[in-house]
Amino acid sequence: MTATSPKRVTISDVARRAGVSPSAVSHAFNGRPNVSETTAARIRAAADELNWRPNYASRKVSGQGGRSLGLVIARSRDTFGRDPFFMRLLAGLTEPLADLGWSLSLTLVQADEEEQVYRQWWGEQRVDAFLLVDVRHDDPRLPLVEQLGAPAVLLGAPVDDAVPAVTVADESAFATVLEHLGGLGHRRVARVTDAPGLAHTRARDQRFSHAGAQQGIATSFAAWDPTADDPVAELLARLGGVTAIVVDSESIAAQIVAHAPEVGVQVPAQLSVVAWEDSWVSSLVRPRLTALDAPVEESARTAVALLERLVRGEAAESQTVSGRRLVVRDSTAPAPRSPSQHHRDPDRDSEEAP
Amino acid sequence: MTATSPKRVTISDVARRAGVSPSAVSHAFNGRPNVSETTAARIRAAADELNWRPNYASRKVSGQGGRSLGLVIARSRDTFGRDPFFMRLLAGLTEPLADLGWSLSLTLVQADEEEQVYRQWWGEQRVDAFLLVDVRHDDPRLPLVEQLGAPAVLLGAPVDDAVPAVTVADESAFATVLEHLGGLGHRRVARVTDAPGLAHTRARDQRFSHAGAQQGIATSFAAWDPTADDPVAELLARLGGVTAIVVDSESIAAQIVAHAPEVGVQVPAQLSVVAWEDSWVSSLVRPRLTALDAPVEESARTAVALLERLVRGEAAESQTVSGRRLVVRDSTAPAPRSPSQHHRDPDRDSEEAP
DNA sequence: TTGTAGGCGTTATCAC
DNA sequence: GTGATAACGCCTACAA
Repeated sequence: MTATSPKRVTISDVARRAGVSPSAVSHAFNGRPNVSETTAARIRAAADELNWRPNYASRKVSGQGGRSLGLVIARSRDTFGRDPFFMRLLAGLTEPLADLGWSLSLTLVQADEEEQVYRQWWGEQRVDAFLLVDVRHDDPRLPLVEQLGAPAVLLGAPVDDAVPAVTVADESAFATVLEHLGGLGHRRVARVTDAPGLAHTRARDQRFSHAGAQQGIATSFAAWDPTADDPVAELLARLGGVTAIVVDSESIAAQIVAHAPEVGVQVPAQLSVVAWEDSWVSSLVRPRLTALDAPVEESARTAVALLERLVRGEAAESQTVSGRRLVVRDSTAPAPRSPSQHHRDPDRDSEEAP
Repeated sequence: MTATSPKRVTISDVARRAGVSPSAVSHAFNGRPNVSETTAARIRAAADELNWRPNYASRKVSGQGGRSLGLVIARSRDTFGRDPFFMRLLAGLTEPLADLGWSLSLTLVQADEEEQVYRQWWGEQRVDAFLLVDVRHDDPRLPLVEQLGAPAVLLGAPVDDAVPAVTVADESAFATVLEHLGGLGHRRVARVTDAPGLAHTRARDQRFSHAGAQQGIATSFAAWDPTADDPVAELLARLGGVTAIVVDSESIAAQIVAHAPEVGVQVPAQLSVVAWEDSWVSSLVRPRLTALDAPVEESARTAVALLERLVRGEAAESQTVSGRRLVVRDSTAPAPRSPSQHHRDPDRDSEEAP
């Protein structure tokens, strides 16, 4: 019944109730050794009774900053919404942040407003650090956060020494995939990508080619074209003699296995499909997707730890988390005997490896 | 190269650069009529050059609060992650919030920490309002936000006069669904629910029964048991002579249509399935789900508008948004001739009614 | 161990 | 139309 509506309770109220000075309360709540345990207990009791907690804004004003992480996602509602990775990321960030007493400020922006939002949030001191996702080649956000002096960590391959990265160890991922596919008799495998601008794309392309070369598997590339009338049909038509694909996005892989039979391609009988990234969606579609699971939650936890260090002014080095693993389900099977493709003539739209 | 690192630029710096007093800058930035247009322009220019924006924490301290919405979701990572509704909600909140200059503070908590987080965020004045989702029967958060004096809006059916609700108009939803199913010859329909504690469950149950009674369709209820070895098989076995189900969760509906054939039930030939809520997932699974799309983005926008009013101290009334509509896809089809459940004649392609 | 004074960056008040 | 001055709530010296 303590009506808190008229006036919010402040540190002085707590001090008065505990019979001490405001600074004593501050000391007690900041773990300073300047206050006896007995008075500290009395102070905590008073604060509890009054339901008081140090005002977040006030402590920031007085220099005790650093409790809010900004996550700015430059995606359309649609491409955000259909990427289960983000759900895992958000859920994964939340726990380590809570452990630190941080909160997460989230927003979606259009690409052309992106820098503006970083500037604004940092300028307003609304956030104390940024987590960068979907890092593109020559991403303007890297020089930007440096210029602003904002602590930042990126998810993905390291790009710039000034911005530490949390990377999922991928060196052997393609080797594992191609080993799996090779063992099933596949000799021509394509990598399907959708977002060519992303910074990690090139590195992955190279690793893919490299792993193929090592295992005697011919590798090629195909771009997903979301603007096509029927992107799946369009993609499949371009595949040439390829008998297996590794798709850089789980939701695209899911669309492919769901729709392929309807355009005359049986998965996995005629075409094997592997998804890069895993989530509940992979076990939802039929055939269930063979997928490369990534330790998203651990990446999130690592990123938060790095960020926290940066905010405290310590140096932070890029980190690698391992744990990517191939989850074999039903979308991969032995290669078809005849390498002839699916009711379509050879196409040379798919380029060879660099 | 303007090294902002050593000292952050303040309103005084801007004032000095523009040759005015700090208060003039404040006035200019808060749209007060106390400053001439020419000086205002000069001030804005100076602020831009210095890349300055009013410090969020400072303005809160000086009473200009109200720019952060708290969203506390009491779900496990898993049940959060596999509910596409949340992606739509987050994406939908983001835009109207940005228009207002608000940000969104998001966290996931375990049920037993829930109230604690509300207390903490409000006590710290980290957020200025709450959006309540997954409102349960006798939800402790309602008295809590009232006691705290925190502005709050809930998504779902109105529960308490003190907390305005944004409700999706559902009166005719079941009528529409049952009309569709009735037109296909279904005479026994069950409603499948998973979270019995949610506040809207009971109201929906009643509407479902009512709509069934009006249309001469026998209605029943079945609970989804996620702890079963095979929840889908277990559910289907319990269905009796039912030929169609309306599932209260899209992801469960998706699981059902994906898995049913594997336990001997053909969808839609033997069983029609309608999902309550719609997203990209509904068109991903095969057969594609017939679903009741809800105007999530509009709900989000409405909730934000209500919240903004509450924070300004104005009264806000519960609002209803309409636009729930039946999207007929492939998971509903004519009822099987014999009401005996599983095992009947070949498929018939989907058709729709209204 | 405790209290006092000053400052953080902004806004509101009220003279000028 | 403009500019001092006093809050706002907290934290950090420093003094008692």
